[in-house]
Amino acid sequence: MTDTPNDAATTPPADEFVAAAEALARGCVDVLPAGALARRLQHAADAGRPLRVKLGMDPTSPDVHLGHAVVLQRLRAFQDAGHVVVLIIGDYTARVGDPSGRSKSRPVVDGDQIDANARTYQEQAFRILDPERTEVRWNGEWLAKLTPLEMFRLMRGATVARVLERDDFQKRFTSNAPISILELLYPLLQGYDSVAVESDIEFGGTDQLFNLLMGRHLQPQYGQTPQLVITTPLLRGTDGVEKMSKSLGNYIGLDDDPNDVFGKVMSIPDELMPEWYRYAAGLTWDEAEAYVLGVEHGTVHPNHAKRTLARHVIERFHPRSVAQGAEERFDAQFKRNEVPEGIPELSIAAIPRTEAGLVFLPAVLVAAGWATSNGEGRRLIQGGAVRIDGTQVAASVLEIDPATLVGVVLQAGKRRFARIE
RNA sequence: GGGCGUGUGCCCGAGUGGUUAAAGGGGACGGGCUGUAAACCCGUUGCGUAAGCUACGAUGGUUCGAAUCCAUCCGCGCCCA
Repeated sequence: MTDTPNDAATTPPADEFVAAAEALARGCVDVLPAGALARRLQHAADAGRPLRVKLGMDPTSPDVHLGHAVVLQRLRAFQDAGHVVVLIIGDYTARVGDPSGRSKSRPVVDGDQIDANARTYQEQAFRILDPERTEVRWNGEWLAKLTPLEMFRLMRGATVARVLERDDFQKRFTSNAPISILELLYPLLQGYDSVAVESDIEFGGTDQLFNLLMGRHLQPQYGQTPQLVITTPLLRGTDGVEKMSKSLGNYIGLDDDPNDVFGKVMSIPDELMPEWYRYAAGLTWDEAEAYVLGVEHGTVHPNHAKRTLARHVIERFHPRSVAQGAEERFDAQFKRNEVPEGIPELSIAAIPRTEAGLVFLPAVLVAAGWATSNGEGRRLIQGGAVRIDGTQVAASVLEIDPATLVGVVLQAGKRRFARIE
């Protein structure tokens, strides 16, 4: 993989471009090849054209979350510096399934779902990106038209050994897990996207490194200057272990209710705070470091730091007053055990009565959507989770006079409330 | 194409004819403690308010009785070609 003269170190780039490159790549993990970003910035400036910065997102789930926000934020910085983001909605690659970081094949998502997701993705991405400086492309635009002959050309561009080198495949291969030939093809298709949009730089999470390099590998075969590759860290989810993802349920969506966001942030493990301060809080690097060091040196109480973090996360997408409101509600509900405002109404009219005219309480819990079966509802009661107007329901109480339930606040656990009508 | 192996509850995994609704672990949920953190302790984790029903890839069979035995099929893997 050779660099074209465009990236060659003929003369060192001017200091201002070195500084700009450093600022733009702040917090990123890989910037490849080393030193090329400053030169690329300078060439773009000299040529008077913006760089085309590519990001591909496969719309396999309907929500954009804080994990995506990490890379989107970096792209926004490029936009603010005058460059163009090419956002690729992988409607076609989603049909293949990215094997990155996967120990199993991805479940196949059907076409309608992909299209629906693709739309919400775009919308949500624009909560961070500047639409004026974004070119949105769906990769079906070129992948759907790829003739067999063109596919052959593409497939000749990489070897099996090379593709099998990558970690995910390696692991699966050695543990005798299946790898489909289609999955093997995924990196090539993503690489071809770079050819199709003539990208100067491609961004992705660290798990994308291989795919990103494939674009760099393929572009020269199509007579293009190879793109630079920049990776951002993978944000871990609320469980503090796995990378944030919809399918693991450990994510905070950009569209989540601010009150939920506050609670979710409060529930993350302390060890996650430095990471989230740096990458999820929307703060500058120095601001984030100040908090991280404060906690480390014991000058900031972890609880205070986490509350502040929660407010910052909300303030990225909502006014400050909303963040403050979320914090107040949080305290009311979880510190003072007050009943939150705006709890749903629950009608028990449709629940069958016993001969004695009583209602079966587990069935009420099912009606509220808190249990999927009467058995599960009963277990909640027996586990002491259910309260009526704040008073714990005894494990033995399964039937109750509906008249005593009217207007009452029913609660299961700490966060599920309903007012019975 | 041939040989061998494998398929268990949300996940991993034990279980080779009867007290197995299925050990153990993880996860999840709930209770306690707390900073809704971690750690720790406790409980629950198929459906049915009960009789009972359904469940160990699928179908059929053997048996008083099957997750466990047999046959066929399907999925997955390994080896040979």
